[in-house]
Amino acid sequence: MAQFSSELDGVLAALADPTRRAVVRRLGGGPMSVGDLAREFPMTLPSFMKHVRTLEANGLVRTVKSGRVRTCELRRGRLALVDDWLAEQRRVWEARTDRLERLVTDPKEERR
Amino acid sequence: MAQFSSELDGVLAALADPTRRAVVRRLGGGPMSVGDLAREFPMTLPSFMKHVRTLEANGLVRTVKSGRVRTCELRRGRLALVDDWLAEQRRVWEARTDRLERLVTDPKEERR
DNA sequence: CGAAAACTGTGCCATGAGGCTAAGCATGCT
DNA sequence: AGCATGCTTAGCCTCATGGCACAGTTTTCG
Repeated sequence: MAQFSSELDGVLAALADPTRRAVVRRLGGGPMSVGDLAREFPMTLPSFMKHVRTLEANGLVRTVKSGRVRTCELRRGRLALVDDWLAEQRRVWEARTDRLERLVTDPKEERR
Repeated sequence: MAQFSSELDGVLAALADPTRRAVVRRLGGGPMSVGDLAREFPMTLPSFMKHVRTLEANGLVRTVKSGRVRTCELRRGRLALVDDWLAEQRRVWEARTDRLERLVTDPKEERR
């Protein structure tokens, strides 16, 4: 995956895949083994495992192996990164509408 | 871009790139021409244009050409798709904690 | 012990993303 | 008209992604 300029890159890229989003959703209901998860998707286990690894590499999921079973658990906190970015965008946008507001109510306020 | 199983795929993929996120952020402050935007990024115009097209293809930006200048404008509403998905995740997770709650307060409630 | 279960590792392939250069328009300015 | 500006198009390159098959490895169970 090259290397991300920010963690958000990886998190968003990880979520930009329907299989991986489905896994996140499924794990929202509680931990599950790789095998149980995989059974719900139309692809081979090795292919599926790559998705799990991607999610793990980007901190969206934690996995532990006990015996021959690897269990996956959602790391909800990670989604906050996305939330935060969205919130920032909203702030940027609001700062702008504020400027427009001021411009309308008091035209000479404009600068730059 | 193959074809996305859901619009979210495309939107998230589009946002999973620092250049494109920066463009979105920049446009949060108001519309700008492709040229003005491009000047802020260390890449050639054709490369940059691809990013703009990607954003446009996924509905995050609207562009109009007037004369020889193409102006880009943010389509804020599109980010709601991401918001909605996050909200759904939260719902899934909360449904689960509710089940756990009930289990603790009234153990015989458990089913499946 | 021997076989089944549940991953894991390796290697291969096709596609697409993100960059670049080099031309090629269309528009605007003088 | 002639030149500069501002995108566009085309073609090419490299690397990452998402799949696959097939061959291990480690546990677990009878």
